[in-house]
Amino acid sequence: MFKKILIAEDFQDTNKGIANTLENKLQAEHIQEELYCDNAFNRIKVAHNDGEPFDLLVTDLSFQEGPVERRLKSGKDLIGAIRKLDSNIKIIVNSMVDNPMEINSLFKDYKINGYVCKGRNSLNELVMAIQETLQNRTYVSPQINLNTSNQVLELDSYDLFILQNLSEGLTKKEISQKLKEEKISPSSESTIDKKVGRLFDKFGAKNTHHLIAKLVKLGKI
Amino acid sequence: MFKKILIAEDFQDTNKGIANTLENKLQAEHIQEELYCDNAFNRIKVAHNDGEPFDLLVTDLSFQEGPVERRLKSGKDLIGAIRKLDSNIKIIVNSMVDNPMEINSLFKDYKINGYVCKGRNSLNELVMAIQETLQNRTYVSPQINLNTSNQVLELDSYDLFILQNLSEGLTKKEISQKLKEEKISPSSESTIDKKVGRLFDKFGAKNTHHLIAKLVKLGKI
DNA sequence: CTAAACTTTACGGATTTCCGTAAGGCGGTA
DNA sequence: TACCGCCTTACGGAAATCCGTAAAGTTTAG
Repeated sequence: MFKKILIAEDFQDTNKGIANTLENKLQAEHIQEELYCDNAFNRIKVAHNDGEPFDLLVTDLSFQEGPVERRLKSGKDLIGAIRKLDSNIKIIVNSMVDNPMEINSLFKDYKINGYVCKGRNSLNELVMAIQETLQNRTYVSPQINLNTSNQVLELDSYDLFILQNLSEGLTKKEISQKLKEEKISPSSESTIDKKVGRLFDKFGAKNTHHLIAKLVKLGKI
Repeated sequence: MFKKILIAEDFQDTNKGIANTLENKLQAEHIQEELYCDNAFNRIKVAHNDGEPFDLLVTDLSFQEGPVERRLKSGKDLIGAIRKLDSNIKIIVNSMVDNPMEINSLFKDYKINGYVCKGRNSLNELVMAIQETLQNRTYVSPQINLNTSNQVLELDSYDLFILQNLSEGLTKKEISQKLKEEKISPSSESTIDKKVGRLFDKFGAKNTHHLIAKLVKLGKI
């Protein structure tokens, strides 16, 4: 069994529920809980540098903003930072996201080892995911179908990146710049322009205001 | 202390976290967990009819849809059904909602006894809420300000008219036209422009995309 | 009543969005 | 191979946005 496990989850009740279950159902020796991404990262970094690294991270994706400005604001930020440091630590994501494209990208781009979709069986699934991970296999909640992502009204992670940044007030020029900085291709302003234009058709939106309002209401952003 | 407590919360990890904490920190004798509103209601109804009613319900507001069609789909549905049956049971809501208007209506229209906003301290708050409720007092998470906070960020019907039309893809010119047609004053494009600009300051938005995304997320549009 | 403060409106300029055209790249296929 | 369809990118023009200035109207306080 894993010796050192870290749980990153901002809701205290959820965090505690996971920690208790892992203590009871698995024989994990050392379980650490963190409510902020920055704290989680620091703890992993220190342990890594001390030669006593964590074996497993269980993390949420979405973290509420607190009163203080934080460097790592989401589970993705956290995982990205950790993977630069340590490619051995196993990572299981435990989140409400159920978009297959999004989850696929976590496995492909962030090298996570398991994905559990929060729900009425997610604690049991988490235990299963950990057992699979122990044997170097991956785990995905059964209700997620990574293959048949219903093309129709699905957004891939690239679309999501653009839309999220637009909804945070960035211009297409700024988003293009950001993509170049993060070495994500394609990155030209023109391509972003065209992509958004195609999303107008796809979702029946008149313009960007309309599109953002629709997608936020659908919970996609 | 309360003798019979029911927890209605669809996320297994969260549910378990709450149950464990109440067992450890309070001396509750009988804690029951339910993942579906319908099940929670039935259990409360049966206990009530048997003359051994529950003393306390801790419930979430939002419940994921499952494969089967359910009668009670939200915490509000559940509370509404329970209050028709039993006005004595104490109800504490534990949810991510942080809209003061929404929470106010839970106290006023649904006669709840406490409101805890999910977050990094919500388990501790829940324990406090239960202790307050025991003494027939109400509890609300300190970060929620039922009186003031929302005055500042309130939208009048004129603002709402503009924002709703913007979010439906109309331009300021078109909205100006529409106002003139409906004989609502002021109606000039310039005034609309200025009003929206002031809303940027009020809500800390960079531009209209940002503003619309924020307001839809706040449930104001 | 009057001065100060705010609102409505117009206008103009820099920037951005929206959309059409067009050139070049890349993969599939007959 | 040559052709087709799709994606990326550049460019340009019309329309829209964002924001500053300014004049005229309205409200508020003393």
